[in-house]
Amino acid sequence: MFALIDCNNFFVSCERIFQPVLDSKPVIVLSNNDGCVVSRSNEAKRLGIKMGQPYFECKDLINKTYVFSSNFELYGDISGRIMSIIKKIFTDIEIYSIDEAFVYFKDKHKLCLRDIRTYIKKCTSIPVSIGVGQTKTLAKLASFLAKKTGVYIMDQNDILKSIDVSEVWGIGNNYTKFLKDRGKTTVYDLKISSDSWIKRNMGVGVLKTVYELRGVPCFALNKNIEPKKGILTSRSFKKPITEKIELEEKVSMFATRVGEKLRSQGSKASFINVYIRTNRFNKESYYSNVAKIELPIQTDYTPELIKYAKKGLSQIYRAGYSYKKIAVFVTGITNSMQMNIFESVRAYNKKTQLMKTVDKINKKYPIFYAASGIQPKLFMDKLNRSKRYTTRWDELKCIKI
DNA sequence: TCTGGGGTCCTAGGACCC
DNA sequence: TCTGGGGTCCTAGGACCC
Repeated sequence: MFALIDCNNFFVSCERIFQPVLDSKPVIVLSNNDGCVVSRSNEAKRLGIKMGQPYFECKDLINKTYVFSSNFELYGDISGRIMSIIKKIFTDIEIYSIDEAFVYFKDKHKLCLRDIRTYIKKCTSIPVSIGVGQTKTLAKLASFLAKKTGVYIMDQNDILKSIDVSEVWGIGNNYTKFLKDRGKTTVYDLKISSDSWIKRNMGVGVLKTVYELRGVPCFALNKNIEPKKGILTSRSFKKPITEKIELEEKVSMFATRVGEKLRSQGSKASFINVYIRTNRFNKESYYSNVAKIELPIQTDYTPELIKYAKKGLSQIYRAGYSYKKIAVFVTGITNSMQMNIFESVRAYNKKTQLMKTVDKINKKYPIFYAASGIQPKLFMDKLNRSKRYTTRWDELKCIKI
């Protein structure tokens, strides 16, 4: 059997650990720049606040003291604690996202799932739901039903007739609309559709999903963390950027971050891409473009990444626009490398050593490339970020006695 | 006024081959 | 008044996920 262990309203639940006053209040957590809603307590959901909704649209619905900027350092740390508890209980585990893990087990665990739930709550104060099914897709569906009951074991067919098809893992907005337009509104309707029709209209991915709904496993448990196939750093800016020099600084910053991510998984990249765009909600005078540059040799060397990222930027930069978003991403990622015949092994080793040293220093004292500007900072709105209680000595929770 | 960030996989269609 | 058949590889873009 598969089970999905899923943290309820995860970011909000993390905020509640250290501020119990938030319990039973409508609470939301916002994305970068305090732009969109990314987590909601049940009470906030009841107020009609939607996932992904722009904050300015719903700010009148909710008391400001219950609105938080995202605090990923905290959420990541709490997530790690939960995952390590799950790892102690199950050997077959796939960490699927910051707040979800799939596990695989034989029947004997079935009875103590409620205890596991209680145990995680006791250790971390985070409420979780556990859904169980014969396949990952069924477990995921069960975890949706478990939001009410805590634990749900998917063992009967009838229930599928009462669940909206959009709840299926792998059926998003577009497919939901497509299916509903054709009278298929419930999970059951999808499950009994013909294989050829599904494959023709929605491809082999959805066909696998439907097999899973029928109890035929098509998605295996991924126990290993695979190296990323693409690495991306991007930001939107509250205040748009018009000057090329400022764009160059940001692009250099992002290329630097991409380099760090590459090295941390021991990879090198073959291509570097730079993407810029203006405000996507302003249809007039909209401009977006992406430059793709093949690197002379695969690399993880930051100065090289910065050089070509800037080159990419000049290919697509058009004066006169106000840019809202920049992304730098690398593709063609490998773990082996073709040596450059024009570069000596000694020079190569020197670069590798330099990057190692830079990464090491950066862990203690942030240093940066001059290309990123004199004071490389992303000015982002994080007006109400809580303290990083579990990862910073100077932000520990204090109690007055 | 104000609209996130970071990923994966699949497919259609073009280029190219014999 | 007329231009084959069968295949591979690559890429852009679209779908999805949290």
